[in-house]
Amino acid sequence: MTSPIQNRKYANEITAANEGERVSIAGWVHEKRDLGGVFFLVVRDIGGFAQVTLIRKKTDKELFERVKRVPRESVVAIEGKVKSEQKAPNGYEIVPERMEVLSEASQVLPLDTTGKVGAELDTRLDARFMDLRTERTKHIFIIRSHVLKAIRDFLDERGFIELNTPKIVSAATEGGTALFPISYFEREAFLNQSPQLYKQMLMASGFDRVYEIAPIFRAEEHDTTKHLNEATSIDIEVAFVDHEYVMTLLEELVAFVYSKVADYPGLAKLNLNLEVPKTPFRRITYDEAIELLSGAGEEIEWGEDFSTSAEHTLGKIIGELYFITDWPCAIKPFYAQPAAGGTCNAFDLMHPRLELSSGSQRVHSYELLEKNIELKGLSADSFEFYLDAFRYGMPPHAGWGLGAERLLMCMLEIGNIREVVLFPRDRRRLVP
RNA sequence: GCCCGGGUGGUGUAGCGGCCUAUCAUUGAGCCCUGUCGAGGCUCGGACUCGGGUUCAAAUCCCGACCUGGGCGCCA
Repeated sequence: MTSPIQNRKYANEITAANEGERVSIAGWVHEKRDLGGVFFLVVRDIGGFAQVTLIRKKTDKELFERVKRVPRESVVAIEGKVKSEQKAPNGYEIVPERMEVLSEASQVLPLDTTGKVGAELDTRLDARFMDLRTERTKHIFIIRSHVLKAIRDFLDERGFIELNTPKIVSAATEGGTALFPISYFEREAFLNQSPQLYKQMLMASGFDRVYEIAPIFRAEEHDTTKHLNEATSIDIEVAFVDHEYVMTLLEELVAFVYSKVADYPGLAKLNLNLEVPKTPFRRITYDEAIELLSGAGEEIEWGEDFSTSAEHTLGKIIGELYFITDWPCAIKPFYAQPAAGGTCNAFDLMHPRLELSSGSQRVHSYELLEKNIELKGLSADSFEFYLDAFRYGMPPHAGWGLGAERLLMCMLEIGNIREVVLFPRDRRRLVP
């Protein structure tokens, strides 16, 4: 006797056209409905749901009782015949001959997987393995996979190569954010906040077009719906181009990702209307943004960064994806290329809700870079490993970093960034 | 770090000084029912975060701790 798992089919691989065929399915007991003379068991797998129907009079007594007793969310394998049936959810049902209980689930369950009763995010994250069995959550992560694939397809097609830079780094940072210290043998090291310095060094190596999709770590003690202490960054760097070039690349990439997600059938489970943004995105300068804000009664002094409320106000005024360009040097990192009037060739890609990406044309002159580092109050000495790459032939270059989770949460209209990470790391949560 | 909320069965909630032996839904155990698809009906089980205090009386008011939601700051 062979195990039913061997010839396993997914729920969505079976149709009414398979009438009469003997098939095996395996998955989780999603629901049971006992109508007395007829009993329905809904089995869930990654493909969908399969209804198993047992008619009391026509079913082996022992099998009928076992199916009736199997606890919800247990893992079962069922072998049976496909029956075309109008009254069944997918137009077919399975009349079982055998059932193996591969793993019996304890009761009661920590969450409802059918969507009848909601659960708070904290409860869901505590039992994330089970939360991921729900349709909505499952599809968020399938979409996440599609988004990352779309990004790789887009960049690969344009001659980019994917590289990996270290996540364990020495003290030197770009400044700004706090780092997580770790113990590295007899020395102190840190988890990297961004691949910025390394991807720039690769420009000196002649790779020309690189990207990296990888975790970044920020030790900020913020506790909001849009921050994580471990996030995924999508970073690119391109040689022999300026900021305008990478802005165009960014808006086309984002529009491409939206279009791929819009095509995904499982999007229906998230109950939203996804509009693919039109390119090019609107561009406003930092100065124009200040004017718009002033018109809305929000005064920002030149040289200040935008507050959360200012971001929201701008988002409301503009109402779509947009770029803010020509930022003051003072509020951008040392590697942003200076331009006229105290501004630099840096940009932010904004969603009406929040910032998705920032990038710039980079400083490629060793002398200027060294000066900029000192101007920011950082020590050039600790950047020696980075600065060295600028001394022996560094082409002009530009790039950006895009937050994968932020893109997802905005695109899918999800309120809390934790929802789009499997096992989020935030100020309080280190488990699971 | 600051400012507001909230912690009631497994889950989601109602109650906000005495009518609480705590509501409802769902889940769990069991029973009835031959077409369910959030099935239906009946029976049963299951909870006031913890520690102080106020009061004749506390789930309810006060204080503290812990946990938690949101806004802001920081940051991306």
